[in-house]
Amino acid sequence: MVTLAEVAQHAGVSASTVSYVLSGKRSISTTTRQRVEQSIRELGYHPNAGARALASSRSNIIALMIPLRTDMYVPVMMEIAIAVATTARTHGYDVLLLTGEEGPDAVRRVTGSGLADAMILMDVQLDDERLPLLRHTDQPSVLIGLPADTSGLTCVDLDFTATGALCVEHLASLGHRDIAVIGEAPAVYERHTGFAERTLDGLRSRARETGVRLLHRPCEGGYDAMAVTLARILDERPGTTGFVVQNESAVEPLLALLRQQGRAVPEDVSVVAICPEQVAVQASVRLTSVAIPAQEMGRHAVERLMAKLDSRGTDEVVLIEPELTVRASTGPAAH
Amino acid sequence: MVTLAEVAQHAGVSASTVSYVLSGKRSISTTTRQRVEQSIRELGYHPNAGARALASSRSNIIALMIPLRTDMYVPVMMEIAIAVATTARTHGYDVLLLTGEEGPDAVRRVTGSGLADAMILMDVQLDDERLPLLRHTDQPSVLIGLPADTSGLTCVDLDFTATGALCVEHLASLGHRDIAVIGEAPAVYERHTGFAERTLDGLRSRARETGVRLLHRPCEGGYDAMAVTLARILDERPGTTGFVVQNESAVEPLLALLRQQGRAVPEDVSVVAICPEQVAVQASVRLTSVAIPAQEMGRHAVERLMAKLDSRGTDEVVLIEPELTVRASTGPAAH
DNA sequence: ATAGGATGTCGAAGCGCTTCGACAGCGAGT
DNA sequence: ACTCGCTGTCGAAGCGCTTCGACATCCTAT
Repeated sequence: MVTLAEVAQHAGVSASTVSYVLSGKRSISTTTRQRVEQSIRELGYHPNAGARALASSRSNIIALMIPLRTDMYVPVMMEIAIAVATTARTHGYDVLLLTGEEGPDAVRRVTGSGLADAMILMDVQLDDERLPLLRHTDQPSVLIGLPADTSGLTCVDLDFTATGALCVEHLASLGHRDIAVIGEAPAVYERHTGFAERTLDGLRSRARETGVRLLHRPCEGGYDAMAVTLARILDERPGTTGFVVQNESAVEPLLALLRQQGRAVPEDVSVVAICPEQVAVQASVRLTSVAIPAQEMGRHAVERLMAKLDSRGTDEVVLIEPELTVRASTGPAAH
Repeated sequence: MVTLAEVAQHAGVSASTVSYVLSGKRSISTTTRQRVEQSIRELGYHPNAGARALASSRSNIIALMIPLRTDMYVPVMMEIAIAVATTARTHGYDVLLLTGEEGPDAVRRVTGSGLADAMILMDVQLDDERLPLLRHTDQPSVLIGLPADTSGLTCVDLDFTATGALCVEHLASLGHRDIAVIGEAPAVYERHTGFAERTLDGLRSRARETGVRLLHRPCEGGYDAMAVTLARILDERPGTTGFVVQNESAVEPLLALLRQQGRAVPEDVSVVAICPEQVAVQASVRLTSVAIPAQEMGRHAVERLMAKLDSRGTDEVVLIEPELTVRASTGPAAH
């Protein structure tokens, strides 16, 4: 294993000079720099991460806490994780993957051990037990998702309230008066996941404003659960002509069931999905949808974090504006 | 930040004693140990990761390289990643998330800097450019997936050859004589991803043995691509009664299309899927399938790695035996 | 009674790096 | 000619931990 000292000797300079070449924290003459860089290349030198962390008390690692659960949005989580990892790399950081399993202890461990310089939390509950810790530590953090109380925290998320409003807006403007919302699994609502509730708020308030009737039903993924849910909805509100779906694994089952019942999309009923772009495009009907901008969220979170690490940038909530793309699943309401 | 020295002082012992309490590498009297542990708890001490890594030249971190691409098996990747992370934690290790983006350089960087003690590589190509590096370094590694030449490497994977054979076997035993294979996207075959080709080998050789005709067609995910592919298949081989699907995002489109054409499953045609359990269960028809045991693969990989880190355990290939679960999508061939 | 082996604890030497203060050398301003 | 202030380089201290050899105690076997 090549060390700094060996590089220094090879280049005929002192260790500190090599260090300054590497960090750029002091000016170095061009000739010296080139000589050192040459030696680094020839010897295949890589700075030792542990030594570096010890001496500088910065690990150049950020921790990413992902949910252990896989009952929702798996591809979204994955996409965010990948975006975080690649964006972090462009800033010279690596990413440590933590699962939610350890809960608040993970936060303590990482903060206490100096393993990571900062952290990104995904799948934040409205009243998340990790939040008090984050507020107390001086370690920078960014949440992907919005808790109930965001004071003293930096958060990045899609504006789900606006998303909900946008969906109702679209259907209402097409003349739909009875709209059913097919939501995430009941468990998601039970543990008060922010985005689900905020979407609901947006849906409801815009429904009120536009005088549209709304029926919200949580739904486990899959064909069978969807069949039961749909039957109930049509039983309670036979005149339903618009659907908003916020549950990836209910999308295709819903379309299949509608087809099977002879309800044509978009002639008889309209469907708006809140889902990743790919799902909307690959579905059996190209879906009018509001995309969940996973990459953008991951990227944003890292950028915020870097700003905090450089002590520019303050606590604030970044809400990404939703965009509704009209495709082939929505049309004027039949009357 | 609390240090070892502070704990030592608080407990009235030397720093080395505290260290030995922590590591258990030398015997410590019960009274001393308890006193030290008490101090650790009271002060909320967490060993500094960097210092530890520097002094011991072990970081207690394993690197996990995941594919950057998200054109296949996203949930599987995610599940593996989570299984790796949680299993690693039970061994006192954390997981560093690397994307394939950096390619072989990532291997060099991690090895050279001592950032991680070992690594797990996913999405291994048959002739992966990272392999020579792995063979040369003394850093332990485990591959999830099988390259062409496994000498000097430890690999964990589902036995895809046996998987392919099993699928044909099942359909053949039900009397199907014409089987179509709907595969991954063409790009997956073009970059010679091992599992896809090995599945094909298994399918073909068993087809030969059982005298069954096989037609293999790669397929992009989604409804439209599937429609085109299916039309071609039925054009070339109108008598096809059995399908093997190895492409998550083609499963539901296939079922929808078959339904639409009036081909009942399983009465008219049978479908076997190679996919995660969840997909098979949640599909519109409960699918006979060979499960991709993501968790098991992740767990296995970590266990192997730990064995190598303790210098028990040798290079070897662990192939997980496939299991076919019969559900509602396969039945006797119509004649 | 005494050597000899356990057993438990300590001091000190690093691990490879960053960073601070010191300082040599040089051109510019008086 | 002399001082002043740069610029570029160096030496040394120290980050918080592990680990090795040394050593003091105590118990057991002779």
